[in-house]
Amino acid sequence: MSNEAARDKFQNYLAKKGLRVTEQRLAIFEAAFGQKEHFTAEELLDHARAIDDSVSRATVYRTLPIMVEASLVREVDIGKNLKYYLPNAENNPQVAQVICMDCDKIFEIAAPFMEWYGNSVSTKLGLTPVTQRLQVNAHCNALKQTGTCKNRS
Amino acid sequence: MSNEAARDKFQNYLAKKGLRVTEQRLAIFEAAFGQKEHFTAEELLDHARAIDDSVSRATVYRTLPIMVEASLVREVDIGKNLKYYLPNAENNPQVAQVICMDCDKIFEIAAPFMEWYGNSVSTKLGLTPVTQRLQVNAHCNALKQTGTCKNRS
DNA sequence: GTCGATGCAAACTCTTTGCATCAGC
DNA sequence: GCTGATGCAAAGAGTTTGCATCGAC
Repeated sequence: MSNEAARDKFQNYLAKKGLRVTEQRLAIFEAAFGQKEHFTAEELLDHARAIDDSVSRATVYRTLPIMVEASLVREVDIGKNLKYYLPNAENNPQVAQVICMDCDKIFEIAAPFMEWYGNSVSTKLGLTPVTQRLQVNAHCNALKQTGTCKNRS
Repeated sequence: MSNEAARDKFQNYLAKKGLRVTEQRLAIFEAAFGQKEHFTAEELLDHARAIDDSVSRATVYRTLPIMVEASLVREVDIGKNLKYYLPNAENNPQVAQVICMDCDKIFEIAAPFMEWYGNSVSTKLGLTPVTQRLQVNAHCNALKQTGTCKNRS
């Protein structure tokens, strides 16, 4: 999905929900889709302010859930009392996060069996899965062997 | 593992690490192993104070990581800016958490394929998995159909 | 007696909220 | 112009920390 298509989707979503298309929301959207890596709410605020310096922290926090709800941004909780976000290019929820504990880089890799697992849960517990999350915390082999982690920032 | 064996393990772990066996740490341990369900730090504080009312919140927060490190307690992050803990009976990390979004009950169910998945990660990314976490957020079928969720507290 | 452990309260981090003002529609 | 959206600052939740005192070894 191109950024233009995503912007359309965002505006349509807002319209459909009776929400207003404001300068700030657009700036936050642009800031989010300018990111290539995972970002935090605070980083998003910085980038959004670079576009429109009237954007406040409160509005970032109020807009993020809307973008998540519209499937434009994916929320990635890695268990650090801090949420990460990722502009949602494809629309594939069957992804695992692999976190390098040495450099804190977050990799996203396919985990297609999660869908099958969800079905198994339904059968066993009488619950219908809504979202699934697989997270792997890992150490870097290269760091252990050569003393450097190529992902270290 | 019986509670007695777990207590021994805790005391041995403390000794091995050069940490002291204090009244407060024992009270916190007992409180944790008196729980059958997942508990929060705050709930643990309440229960520990019922055993020894000199236990402070700070000591609970300082003791929890020790018990986690000793594999006596498992930390369960369900993405709510709030950590849950569970006395660790077996020693099986290949467990998924299924959370009922209607009643907030946390089910723990086996997910043996996670080990295989970890190996696959190693091969693909050059990382060695340390911990894995699979979480499924789900709705209750019974609630939708009959209006009641048998787990609702 | 030494030095780690403790309680207390304050600090900290991330996020949410009340309220007066502002601006889409 | 109505009503939702905003910025600000303060509050909130959960957790961590500095420091003087206490107590396990």
